Amino acid sequence: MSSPERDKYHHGDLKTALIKAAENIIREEGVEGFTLRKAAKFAGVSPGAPSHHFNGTKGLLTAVAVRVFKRLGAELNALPLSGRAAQDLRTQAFGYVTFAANNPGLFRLICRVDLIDFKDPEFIQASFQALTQYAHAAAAYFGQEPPDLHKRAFRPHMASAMATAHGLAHMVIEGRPALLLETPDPASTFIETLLPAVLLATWPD
Amino acid sequence: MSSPERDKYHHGDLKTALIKAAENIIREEGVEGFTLRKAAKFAGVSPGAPSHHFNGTKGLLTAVAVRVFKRLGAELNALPLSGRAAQDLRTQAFGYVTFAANNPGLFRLICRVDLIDFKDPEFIQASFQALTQYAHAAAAYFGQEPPDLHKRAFRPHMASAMATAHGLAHMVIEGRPALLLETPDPASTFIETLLPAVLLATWPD
DNA sequence: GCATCAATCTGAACAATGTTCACATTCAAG
DNA sequence: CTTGAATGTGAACATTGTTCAGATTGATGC
Repeated sequence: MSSPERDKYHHGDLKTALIKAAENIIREEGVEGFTLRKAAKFAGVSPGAPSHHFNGTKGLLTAVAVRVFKRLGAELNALPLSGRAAQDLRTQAFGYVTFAANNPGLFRLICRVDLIDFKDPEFIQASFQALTQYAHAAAAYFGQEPPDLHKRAFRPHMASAMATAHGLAHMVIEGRPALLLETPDPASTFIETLLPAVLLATWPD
Repeated sequence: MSSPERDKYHHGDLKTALIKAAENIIREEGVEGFTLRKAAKFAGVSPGAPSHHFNGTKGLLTAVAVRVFKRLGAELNALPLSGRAAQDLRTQAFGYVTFAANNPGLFRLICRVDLIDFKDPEFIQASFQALTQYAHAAAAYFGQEPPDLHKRAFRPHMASAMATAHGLAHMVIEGRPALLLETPDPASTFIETLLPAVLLATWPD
């Protein structure tokens, strides 16, 4: 909300300040509410300053996306393991969709090919890293070897399992539940009451 | 490609001309390449003209989205029915993902909450209509009543089946296969060789 | 201490975009 | 015809991303 006033001419750590500013803006106003100038003003800096730290808007947003993927990965890693494969896969999927629902703007960002440099090595690394736990859970459920994502294998069951969670996440942030559920808060209603049933139907014990 | 020159002061049918222009631009340059001014120039008209026919950029893009959903629905309706539920559901899902792969720009458009008026009745109607065939195929596969989309029921198996296709479509247009497949044309490779296996694994006979 | 050079930031450009508005042109109904 | 509504023009205006010459500072070598 407040533009922190600066005493020194140099900022000190403008790079991370811009990333955090961008993340806050996207969290509060969505990707479409983000502008580079806004992030600069938020960091208390002139419009031209960011260009010294990022390769344009795309560079900054790519850095934000890396952060988002890392947090997503951390959240999925922190989910409890029951030892039962079906339960664990459902837990991972629930976590994935919940993350999207709780961070709609940021989740939209990491899917926007036009806003992000999808060839950035850090981004690729982070996006893979975020899904390792999910991939392991899916592999366990289908009785397959845990995939080495660096070998770039694409097993049918795995792809399907990823797609279902990814599709549910997109449906939620695209507001599709609002088209089906006539409730005050369609997204959270979907998450709390319907999503568990959907996941149970998809991957029964 | 060419801006059609106009002899008369009035265009005649600027509204549909703008819709078609926008669709062409999005098809060739993606949603991010679209600008309202470009569509106006394409229709051979001044930048202020579109405002007499659409409620801003969002209005025009919503109209385009309606067209896209209608075509998607038509394509899914035209798919052959084998009588075998599993086969038919796979066919529908294949058609859905293929549509996204063949029309990446337009598919991205119909998922962009920020660019489209999701409350527009025509849009809602078209988006439902497009998925009736898919919903019927899914209902048949799971041995359920074909859902009345206007009653806004949300059955777990149905939601899961929609999500899987939707998720696969998003993965394709987000270029995720390119992260996994080191082939010259990852999208079409995925569609042609891997997608059938994924669908078969998801909904076996 | 101090000189020098790279890093960092400013502020003013610039082109492009969506939108609005006064005005021009045309259509269509009485 | 004539009169009002519909449609199109073109010039605004604010905003945006980006660039760039110059200002300021930090760091390194002496």
